[in-house]
Amino acid sequence: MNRRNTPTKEAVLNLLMNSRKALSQDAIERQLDIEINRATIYRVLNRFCEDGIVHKIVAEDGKQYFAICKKCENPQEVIQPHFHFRCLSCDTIECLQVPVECSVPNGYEVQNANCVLTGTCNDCS
Amino acid sequence: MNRRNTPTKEAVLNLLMNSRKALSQDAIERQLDIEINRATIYRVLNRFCEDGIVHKIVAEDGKQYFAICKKCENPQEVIQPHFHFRCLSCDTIECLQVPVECSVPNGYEVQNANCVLTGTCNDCS
DNA sequence: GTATTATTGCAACTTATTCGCAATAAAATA
DNA sequence: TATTTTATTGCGAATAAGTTGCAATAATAC
Ligand SMILES: [Mn+2]
Ligand SMILES: [Mn+2]
Ligand SMILES: [Zn+2]
Ligand SMILES: [Zn+2]
Repeated sequence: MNRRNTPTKEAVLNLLMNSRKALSQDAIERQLDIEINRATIYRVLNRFCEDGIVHKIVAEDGKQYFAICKKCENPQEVIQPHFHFRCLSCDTIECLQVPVECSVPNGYEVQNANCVLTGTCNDCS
Repeated sequence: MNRRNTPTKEAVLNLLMNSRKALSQDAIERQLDIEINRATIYRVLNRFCEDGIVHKIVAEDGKQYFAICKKCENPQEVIQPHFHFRCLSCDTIECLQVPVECSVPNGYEVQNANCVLTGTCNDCS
């Protein structure tokens, strides 16, 4: 399935690239200048994920957040799982450059990790 | 607000205590012999959380899972955050006895952690 | 310029969780 | 034990996040 360039795709990608934070669908919709349908935003984001341009974080609020990480600059390279930090005060999520290291019991095989610390960020403390 | 003993409370607590895994609301409802309303199960679980008897894990499927951990035997003691493992094959979550250690940038304060590794468990690999 | 098909918008749907409210039943009190 | 108090429950409705079917639109290839 070949990908096409569209204003929507551009706009969402720009937002994510210029954001220091991971963004949720509604945050993206709010911050966009052009109006884009909710379902479309999700579809664009999921495509980015499939293509390895973006990664998805699920927070304890049950919502999905999307971020471009440093490593994503080079999509060839596999993004290694890292911690995320969610500030309860300003309700933003950011990638920490701390890799997740956790030894699992024998016979267990780790494929992915979703790790989110919560608390107060520097701006809010 | 004083807590009362009810068959519902007992049943749910028993299930959790005898389960090696963290359970979601629907898993609990399925496994119970007595019929308990969905909303009630959530309320019971949330009360357990408030009381420190149970802790909640949110997985990347966006669902809440509830577990009694070793440390919870002594509710006085604060449960230290630990990793969890979700098996994509048998769709269960269990507590790993691996504490979450992650250094955060200056000025950041960690209050809680929600860390879930995904993959295949020993039974399923 | 035309054909192909990826992308979009819309509305409807699903699934998880919560909430209001009246009925029920623990536990405290008389 | 009978009565009172109020925590707990069940029900239905509401909320919220995310997905899906479908027809219309518009990139891209030819
Ligand atoms: Mn990240
Ligand atoms: Mn646990
Ligand atoms: Zn903050
Ligand atoms: Zn398994």
